Amino acid sequence: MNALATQTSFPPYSPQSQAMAVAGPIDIDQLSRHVQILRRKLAPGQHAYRAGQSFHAIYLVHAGFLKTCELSEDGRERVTGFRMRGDLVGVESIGLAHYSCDVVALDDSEIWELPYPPVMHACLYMPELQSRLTAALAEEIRNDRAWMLALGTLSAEQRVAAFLLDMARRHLRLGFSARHFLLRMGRADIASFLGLKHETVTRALTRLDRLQCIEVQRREIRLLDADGLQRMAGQGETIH
Amino acid sequence: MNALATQTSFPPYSPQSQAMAVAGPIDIDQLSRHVQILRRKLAPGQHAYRAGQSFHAIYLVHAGFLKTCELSEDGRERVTGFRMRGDLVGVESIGLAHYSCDVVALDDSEIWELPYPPVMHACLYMPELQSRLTAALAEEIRNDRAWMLALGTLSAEQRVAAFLLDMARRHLRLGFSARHFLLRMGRADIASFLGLKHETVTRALTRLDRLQCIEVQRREIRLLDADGLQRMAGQGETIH
DNA sequence: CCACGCTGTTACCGACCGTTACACAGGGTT
DNA sequence: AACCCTGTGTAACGGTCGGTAACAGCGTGG
Repeated sequence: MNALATQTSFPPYSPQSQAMAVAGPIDIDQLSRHVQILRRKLAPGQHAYRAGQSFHAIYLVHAGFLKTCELSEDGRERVTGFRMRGDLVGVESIGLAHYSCDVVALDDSEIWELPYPPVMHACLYMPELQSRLTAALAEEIRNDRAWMLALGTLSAEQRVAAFLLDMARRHLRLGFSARHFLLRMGRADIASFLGLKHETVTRALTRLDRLQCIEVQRREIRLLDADGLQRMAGQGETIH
Repeated sequence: MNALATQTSFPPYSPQSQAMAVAGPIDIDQLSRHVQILRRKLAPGQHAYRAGQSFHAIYLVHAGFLKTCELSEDGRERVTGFRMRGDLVGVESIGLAHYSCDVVALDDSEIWELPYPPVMHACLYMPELQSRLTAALAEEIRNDRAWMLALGTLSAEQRVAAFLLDMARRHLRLGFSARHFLLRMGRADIASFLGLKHETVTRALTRLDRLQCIEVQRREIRLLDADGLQRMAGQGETIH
């Protein structure tokens, strides 16, 4: 367990961002003295957990890329979010006996298993931990609400633009280029997340390409005119 | 402060429900020994708080009916939820210096102000409190996600059906009739919440009326065929 | 009493996006 | 190579929902 990264191994996180990623500041070294942290590796397609499995841990994404899927009894399904390094996964199931959704790796990933309730017990020894966890939960809510606003008020093309900007911001926060990145998910997953059909996503992407806002080649994205995208998505600030 | 209701003054809550209302089990009597709880009354149209005001408290809805609104810089707006007795309000802003959304009373309401961070401090003396708060936050996330699924996969008419069923369930949980109730919000608010236009909501309601599923007269709703609504909304279980 | 405003209802038209279909590219397997 | 399978791109068509407008119901206040 000595290979566990300390807090300083994480790139800096900006607090005003919408994506979750509040878990970064958690002092994993110290936490690992109180709870047994298991490292799990996942291949693309593998589940971190499925809806219905007994809830026993939350997870910190250490590497890779995952999606969370909400399911209904009658077979409807929807991607509710994408998770990358620094994001917490599984918090939505706290208070339940069983996980309430599916989490699937879209790429080779590594997630750190934080057993629950032991993590909550560790709050007694790490006063910071509780407020960090609570703040992470609250940020998750804000994140979901921000997307609800977007999905309810933006057109298909605007949603795709907003989605690309969100991806760009999150890549940037992890120290990668915001101008040029690879989508780790297929059109169908993007469409599901945005409440669209995959053909519509394709159309929007090719149109944004024709408008010289971006350059698309399958999953490779290049942002040519981030400001144009911002205006299109109806958001004020610019990514740097 | 002696008029503060104790835990037993709340109607029973069913844990498997999707609406928030986890706050019920909080022992307000005991909590009021540790933090100063202020009772605020609101008239219809009054704000509990607005986005941008400094964050200093979360609220427990004691009576009435409120809506939470998400705003964007460019003026878009969306109702993200409706709150009634037993619901917690303001938790989405935990960890921020300022509230992130608007909360508006739709009816004469009374909300109990729980100052923050003092409430978190009180967790030291009330070990139950922390897990209850965390569970409430988690349930809020699940609630949002369940609606994301619905809004992304259901047609306009199905969404309206699902909305009515949700209202019915929540009325029932508070001890009111699930078969016959009054909507406290206008068509525009329902539409905003469901990602539709108010005319579309109207059309859906009149169609459900013609199908004999419900009886509508302005804001008065009578459920004639709850099972039919369930099937229409693609949900399994029945409300009793 | 009527004027006025707000909310809700209905109709018509048009646009956006879903539906369907098919072609093509890439990766893996035999 | 040839094959499949999945993911992606493109196009034609149609339905659902949005846009706009006019009207009705209800409460308020002059």
